[in-house]
Amino acid sequence: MSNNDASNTAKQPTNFIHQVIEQDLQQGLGKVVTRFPPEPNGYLHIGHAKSICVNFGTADKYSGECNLRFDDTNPSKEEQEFVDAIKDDVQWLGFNWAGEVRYASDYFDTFYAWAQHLIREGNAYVCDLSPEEASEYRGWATTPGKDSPFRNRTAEENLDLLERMKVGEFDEGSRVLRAKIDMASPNMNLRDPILYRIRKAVHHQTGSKWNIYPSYDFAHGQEDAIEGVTHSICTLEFADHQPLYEWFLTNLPVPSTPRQYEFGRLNINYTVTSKRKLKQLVDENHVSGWDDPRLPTIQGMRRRGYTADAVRNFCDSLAVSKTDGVVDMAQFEFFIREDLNDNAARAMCVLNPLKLVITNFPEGQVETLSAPVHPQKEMGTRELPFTRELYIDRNDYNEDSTLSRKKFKKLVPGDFMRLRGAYVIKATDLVKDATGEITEVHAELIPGTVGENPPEGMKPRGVMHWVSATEGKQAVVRVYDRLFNVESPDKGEGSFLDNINPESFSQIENCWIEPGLVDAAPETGFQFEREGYFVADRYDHSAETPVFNKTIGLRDTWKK
RNA sequence: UGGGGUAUCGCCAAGCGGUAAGGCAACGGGUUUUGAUCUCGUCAUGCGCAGGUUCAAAUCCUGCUACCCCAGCCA
Repeated sequence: MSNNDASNTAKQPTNFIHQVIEQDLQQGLGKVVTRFPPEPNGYLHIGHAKSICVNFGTADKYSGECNLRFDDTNPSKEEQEFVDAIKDDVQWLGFNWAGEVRYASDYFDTFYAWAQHLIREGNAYVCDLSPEEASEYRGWATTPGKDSPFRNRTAEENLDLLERMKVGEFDEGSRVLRAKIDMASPNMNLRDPILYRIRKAVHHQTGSKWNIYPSYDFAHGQEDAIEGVTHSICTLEFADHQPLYEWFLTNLPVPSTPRQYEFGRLNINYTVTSKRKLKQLVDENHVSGWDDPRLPTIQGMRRRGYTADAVRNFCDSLAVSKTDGVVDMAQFEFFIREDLNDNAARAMCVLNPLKLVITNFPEGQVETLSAPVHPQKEMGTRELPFTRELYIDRNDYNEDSTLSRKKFKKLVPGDFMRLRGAYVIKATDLVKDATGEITEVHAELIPGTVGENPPEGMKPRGVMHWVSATEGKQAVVRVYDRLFNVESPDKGEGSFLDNINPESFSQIENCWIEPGLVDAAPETGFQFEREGYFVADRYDHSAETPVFNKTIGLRDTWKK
């Protein structure tokens, strides 16, 4: 039942939904029941993660239950693949749904009986208007609609027609079942909304049993009622469906009366969170798939190395309100770094290798140094082989020795530098090839400086990471950056695709990693010191060909 | 336009008639064998605008303005 420790429910901000719940509880409500109701027509993204946290988190906070229910009322868009992925995502985030997974399709028989009930009560009718005609009859904002000519069929005729729709006698689009409400309502949702439409598609749960499928409106509230959901939390765009939601609850013999509450969708800048756009990015191969690390899908974030804790902490930091705002990506990144900084093992990886020869260290000798796995937490130590030939990052060396010690805390000729977890060295020489490119840097180590400060006058300019050229291993590193280079890819003229960052992905083949890293289990996150956080790829990483994905860089306050 | 919703620091946001919480970002200082972490400090005489009620208004009233959503046999 308890999905996460109470520790994080404590820091969850209170919100208007919780206020309502506390009131309900005081007035005698027994148990809070919520639900997360995805449609299995795509992969879940960060926006769904927030909804998951709100629904499961709210149930947890009040010791209630949260169902996972697939809103599978439209077989032409839905697939089993998505059902499976969504279950995986919810579990990965660390939540457990109450009982079995539910499906709207579990209740199709009941819905059908309820449709017959509405017909008998004179509250529903079969309408033969074409989609185009129906649209005309619906009217517009300022103009009331007109009653359908089929509005006054007898109950018998309606019952017969509905049954024949069900068994497949009519073509798709030829008839629908509509509620008889008010064609002049200022709320368009009340202008005789559609209850059932003909769809001759195979359904992933019910196969070919049905030729008609209920609309969202005719299903959602009833599903909630059947499951005993007390607080049906959804996003703002459903606010004007609420009167309809309640109309069904009062006109149908439902076993309970849930209430709907709406909150604002989560938007984050520099990304898109719309299933349609995500699908387009995938279908048109702008990304490698639904789990591309640049996508805000849960599968993508997972592959990128974002942790479930980080995603959850971020979602919990967000308020549940009715404002439609855009959250700064920086706020999300804060929680990613926070979690990784606390928990990721430290390691060294040279992304852009430059050979460093320690001229006063014997060839062929290997000195095994020991370094802490984490600088602050007790996470043990790891072994680092130190040899005569090492690799350092090309960016950590500059042959201009006049660079100020304050501004350039890296290696320059004649000056001192600390090798992380090893010796202080002094650059003595460099070797260039015919084109003038530096191929080697020579240096000598200061004896006795492992874990000790160097003698007076040898203070290092800074600290740099390194890997043994002979004992280290080669690795592939995939570097990801934001997929869009503008804050709001959606805004402005032209397609959001025009705002794709062409440099959002690059792969570096010849990186050098400390040898222990080849044993990393896929999906293990590390901090490559001074570079950022990286994760062993969920699918492609192996001891033979280590593959790491850049999750996010270190915070960098270094001003030029 | 008819209906629905929302406006408080660059971003998110608390506030529920008693004199503007917090987080992110930013900017300064300290510690540091990661330019990381950690730590200390600064950051709204102001709450979309204009009136009004009140001893007292971000909170109540009136009138504006801006933005978002609906007008699918999608959810």
